Amino acid sequence: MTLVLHDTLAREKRPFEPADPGRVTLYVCGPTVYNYAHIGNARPAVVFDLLFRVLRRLYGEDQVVYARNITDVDDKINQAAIDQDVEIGAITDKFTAIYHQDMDALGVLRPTLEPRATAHIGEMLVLIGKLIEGGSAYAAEGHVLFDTQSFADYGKLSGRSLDDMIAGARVEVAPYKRHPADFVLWKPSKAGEPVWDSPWGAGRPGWHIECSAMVGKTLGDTIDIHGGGHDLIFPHHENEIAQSRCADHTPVYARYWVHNGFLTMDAEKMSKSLGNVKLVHELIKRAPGEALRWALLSGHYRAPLDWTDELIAQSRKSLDRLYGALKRALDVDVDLGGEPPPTVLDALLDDLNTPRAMAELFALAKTLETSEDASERQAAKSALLGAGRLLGFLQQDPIAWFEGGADAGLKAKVEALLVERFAARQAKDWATADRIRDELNALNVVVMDNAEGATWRLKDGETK
RNA sequence: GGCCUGGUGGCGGAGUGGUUACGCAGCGGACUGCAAAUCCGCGCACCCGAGUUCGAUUCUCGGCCAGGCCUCCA
Repeated sequence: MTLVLHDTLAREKRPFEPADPGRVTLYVCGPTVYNYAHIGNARPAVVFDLLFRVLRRLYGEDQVVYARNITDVDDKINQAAIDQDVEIGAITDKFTAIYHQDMDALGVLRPTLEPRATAHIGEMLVLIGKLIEGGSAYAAEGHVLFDTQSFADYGKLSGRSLDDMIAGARVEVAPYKRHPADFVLWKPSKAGEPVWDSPWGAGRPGWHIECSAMVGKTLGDTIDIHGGGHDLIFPHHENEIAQSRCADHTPVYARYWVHNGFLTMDAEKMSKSLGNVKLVHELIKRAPGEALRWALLSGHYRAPLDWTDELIAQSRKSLDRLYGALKRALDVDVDLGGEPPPTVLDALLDDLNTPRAMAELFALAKTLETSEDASERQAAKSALLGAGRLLGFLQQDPIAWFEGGADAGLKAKVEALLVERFAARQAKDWATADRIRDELNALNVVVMDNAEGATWRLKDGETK
């Protein structure tokens, strides 16, 4: 029962052992709240939500501290505030709330802690002070920069050397930098931007320092797991390591580094210039959040994932299969505290192998559909629900899943037609029965007859 | 140019040194008034080349291709 995680720094899977099993610490880089989250932003939220759930299962709900920050000050937020002529707080409060709603729809649990950058400016200044004192940072022209040459391990995480970075530099290097790779800890604010006082002049923090400050404040100098998107490995996480280790004089900043792979849109990178960004906010209007969650977890978290309409459709059908089995087993009594079966747990403990875990879900559904042994069916249903709870699936009523987004008016209409149709079927009036089925079809409803009448489901499509 | 991923059947996607998951789609059958759902069965793959091996999709090397990072980005 050991969790194995792929550690970016070690470049291999390693058995996970928390420094303190009584307090397992997980930090994940959260959203910059200046706009709606797109589906690519949702991938890490969902992936690390699953890791959070697995850790809680292993170490206890109160033993896992998960911090996911809110970046509520940065260039894009500042620009949005200037454009709309409001304080940055107006922007960040709005999009933080929207982010929460969207993630809720995807079954993402709220993290234990959600620190905000603007609430930790003091901690950042302390950190910067320590770095200057220790000779790891220097002030120049109103900026404070991290001195990358002072840190021997710089580049270890991303696998690059300082020499590589000079060779690969594609941007003009600011003249006050001692080394092209040196990065900003503090910089002067431009006109209209928020300003904080500091010993090095009024200004605002650089990007990377906020995470170091919040990690230190909320979780400690050394944490168990640090997660985020693959693209954050460099420079963001590389810089975090450098800052935190130098400031705190610790040999280890995060004991395990976990990064999720990128999501592409129809095989292309999602980007605003290509116009192919899919917002979670929009997607949840067209498909159940649970299906989107399934889609995000249908591939291994480290592999690239290509987001397509076909993927959403298939995800939905996969859930239809599982909910279908549960629907036909409504008469099977189970206690709701069912445990996830070892097969599912084993799959997840192997570096969060969700495809394998999902395959086990289908195996349980198969047993539930085919077994004639009551206790076996009971065990299968209990295991299916237990596994679903761990993974964040299958927690709604199966009937509700299939009737999905039907409103009360439609439901009443459908039920009335079904009563009428059942009467016709009993009278062997097939013409009437078929005509009513056609009517239902026109309402986007699929009928499933049985001896006592019929159940129904909404066709897949624009309706939820 | 440097660094890092990945190339598996019609599609999605695991895994394995030899009998090759799982889901969707397809085909045949059962059930059904007809369907839908379900059940039974079937077919279909491991980028290319060399090497290691009794044997490689799985290991090694080379190549080709795709994607990502090196600048804000999950």
